Amino acid sequence: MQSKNKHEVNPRISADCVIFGFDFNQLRVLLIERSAVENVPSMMALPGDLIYEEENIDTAASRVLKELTGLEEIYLEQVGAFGDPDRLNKKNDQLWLKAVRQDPDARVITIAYYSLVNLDNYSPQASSFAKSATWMLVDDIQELAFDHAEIVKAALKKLKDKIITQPIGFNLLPEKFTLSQLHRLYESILGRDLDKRNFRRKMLKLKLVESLDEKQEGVPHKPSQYFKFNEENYNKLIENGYDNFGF
Amino acid sequence: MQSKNKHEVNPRISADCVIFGFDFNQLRVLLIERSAVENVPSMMALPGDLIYEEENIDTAASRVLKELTGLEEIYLEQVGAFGDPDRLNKKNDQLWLKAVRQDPDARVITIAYYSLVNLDNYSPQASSFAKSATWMLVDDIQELAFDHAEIVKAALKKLKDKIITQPIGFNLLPEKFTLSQLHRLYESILGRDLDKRNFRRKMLKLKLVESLDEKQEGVPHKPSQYFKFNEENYNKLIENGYDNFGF
DNA sequence: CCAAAAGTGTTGAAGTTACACCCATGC
DNA sequence: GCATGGGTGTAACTTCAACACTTTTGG
Repeated sequence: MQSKNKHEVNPRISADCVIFGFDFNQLRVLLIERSAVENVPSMMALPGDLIYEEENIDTAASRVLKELTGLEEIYLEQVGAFGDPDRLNKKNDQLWLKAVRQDPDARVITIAYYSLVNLDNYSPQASSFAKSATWMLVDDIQELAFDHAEIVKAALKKLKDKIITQPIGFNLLPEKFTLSQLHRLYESILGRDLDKRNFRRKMLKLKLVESLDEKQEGVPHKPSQYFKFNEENYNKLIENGYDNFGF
Repeated sequence: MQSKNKHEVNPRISADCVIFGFDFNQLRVLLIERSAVENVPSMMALPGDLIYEEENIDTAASRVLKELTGLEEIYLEQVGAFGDPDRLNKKNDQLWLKAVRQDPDARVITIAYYSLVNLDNYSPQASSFAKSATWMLVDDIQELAFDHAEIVKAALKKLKDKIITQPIGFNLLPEKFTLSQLHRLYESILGRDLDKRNFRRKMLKLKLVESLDEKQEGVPHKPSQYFKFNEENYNKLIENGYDNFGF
């Protein structure tokens, strides 16, 4: 491997991003529609691409996400490496790679990242080989390109583990929100019902949220109190290292 | 990337193994002494090496571990990918790579794996470029080759997360053991004291261990009861998905 | 009989679960 | 006035944390 130019592509390593978006109703994933090439119809895929030779993988993930969907400043956490030698071998994937990649037969290992964001704050704009970029309902996902369905599944597992194990990150919350919205968020991710009263009690006791002097307006029911995230208490909780192992 | 021969080396991807070993007293990590080359003294490192072109990464990790230390049949779990472009750039590491690798300047991303085993069941035998293979106390680890110190740290964090989050795997327990030994295991991994009575109570309630009709012999104190692991109950617990998020 | 580690119970505090009705608003 | 989702309290139960002394063995 002679020279390592900054923008020379590393043909063996890619980064893929699983961006979960929540609209306070259902959980979605940001998918791109991979451009069609001759005889290969377009197909849904995770935003992801080869990294550069001199590029940090984390940085690459952010860059690729931006290039394909326009989203930036999203905190990404690693899911892991996916390296089955057959992961690119489905027929349509092969044809697509041949049309698009310089080195279509290379064995590519991908490093997957994930995040959870408030969908309202981000409007994806497709570019590069992405024909479109949309927030798909997690429950509606059918076949995806490559091994991306498997990657989404692994990322969702990480997200669940994270949410039951530590307080949710404020980065995905809008400036103000209601406890019902937060409640729905938790229920969507965990995929089960949580008792409303107990949920509210717990959230308030942890002091991660505090109420604002503001209520919903124009809703055809009792207006709900708005809350904001308390970053200070969140950081304290994280730093002190919560610890579920009780002795 | 023309042909992909089964044993052609992939110069960009390696697998490293962090094998934690417990002797019922202290926590150790399996390290190899990387062979010395001209002007570069030998150095401690994780067992790890480049993968083959057609090889699954998980398989590669097992293979590499076996080649360097003789250990096999160890269940490995992924820690993640480490891909800082500078991770191989320390001077001694560079010199060593130049002496040993076909493609010493390649930018290599490594996928790290970890496991926890009962140290008594495994006697490492160094081979290949490993001059020796030894169980080092985690607390005694000084400088390691490449970014291996960072990898060990990340693996230890995963191990801690795992142990507080789910019942410990029986794969690391000897056939029979005492609750005090198990107690020390937990204390070593978590790095803090756990109340003896509360620990015993909890372990027994979970029914992951059951007592045998056998006691220690020849010890200069009250002999302790031996226990065995209950695999059936363990599997039940895992399958049902323990769940720490209380509502 | 001494040293060493094994083993054992209780209590108060905190957290968890389960459950049903009234409230404020727009239309 | 009705439909909609917001908001609230309590009791039974389980889990957790803290704490000190007796037991059994070898030497």
